[in-house]
Amino acid sequence: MSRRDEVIDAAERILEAEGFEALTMRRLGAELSMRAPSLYKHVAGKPEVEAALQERALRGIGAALAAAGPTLGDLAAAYRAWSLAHPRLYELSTRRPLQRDCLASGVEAAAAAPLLAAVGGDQAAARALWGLAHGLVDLELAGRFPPDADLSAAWSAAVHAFGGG
Amino acid sequence: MSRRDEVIDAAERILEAEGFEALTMRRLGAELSMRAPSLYKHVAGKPEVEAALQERALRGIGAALAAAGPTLGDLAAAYRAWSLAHPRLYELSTRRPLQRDCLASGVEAAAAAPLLAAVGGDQAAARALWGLAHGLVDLELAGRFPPDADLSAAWSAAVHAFGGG
DNA sequence: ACCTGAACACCGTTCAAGT
DNA sequence: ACCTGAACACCGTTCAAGT
Repeated sequence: MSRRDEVIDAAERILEAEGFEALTMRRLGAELSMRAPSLYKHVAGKPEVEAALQERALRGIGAALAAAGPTLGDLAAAYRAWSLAHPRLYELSTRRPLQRDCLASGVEAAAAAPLLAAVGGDQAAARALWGLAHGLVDLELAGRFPPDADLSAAWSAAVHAFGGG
Repeated sequence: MSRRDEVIDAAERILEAEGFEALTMRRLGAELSMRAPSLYKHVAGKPEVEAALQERALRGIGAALAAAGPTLGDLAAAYRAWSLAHPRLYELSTRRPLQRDCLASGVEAAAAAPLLAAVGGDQAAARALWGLAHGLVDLELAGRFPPDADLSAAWSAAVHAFGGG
């Protein structure tokens, strides 16, 4: 494993274990037993670290969707489960623009493919479905639903609206 | 207008005009011709400023939805239009937990009421609808859709799925 | 009551210097 | 090739001091 990969691994650990605010270059250096300036021999800067984490999130959620069952309900459950299992990584990957030039080709399309297939290849419907899944996850992660909200019921209503069981 | 309200006004101006990263206590003080430490005589700290901006966003989007036509398509268009007109305020208000104890009572419910009415009072359906609108807006604001994506088509598909015209 | 300068413990990043 | 300490221009916040 390259030293760069170790940096990204450490960043992911810190992000999920301690939150976004804890992911500083000094903290990241300490995790690898070096000083912050040394990190710049392995990555260009913090934006590159974040872009690499975005790519990991895209691969992770893509793999989770590809492994899910074929129904809309299965896909929705897989999307929600992955996001709740990697909440900070999910937020990091969706709340800023994709650095598409830093992204291995095909990763973005691969992540979207299972949703697209589930709606028969209709791009507009796939984007609506993505918006729905993302919106419900994002509001849940942000703590924007009332504490007593029945989110399972909301997901059921969502899947039902899109013609799922 | 109280000095506190002037602080929140200035914060909103800076946020929308220069972005989230520009909203610092030093920049905010300069906008009001004072030093950053003086702000602490009017607000408890930056979190209070952000909570006040969250409340403004909630009132703004609630008013926009209340003024919109009755159909799902009208509501969706109003939601998207308000968000795109106040993108940083929208993001600030949805990406962190609501400080409900800092919020005037009824504001959260008032913002949700038009969506709830549009689905006949069904809470689960209203939350699914909110998730859908939020997800599409959030991904658009974050620059996560491909540059050539037809978002009008996605919104149409979304409204159609929920039984709207 | 309101504002100030100085200070504290942080940031990301650069750079000359060491091995 | 890899790491370091010192430094720069920033943060949010506290506090004693001024009017």
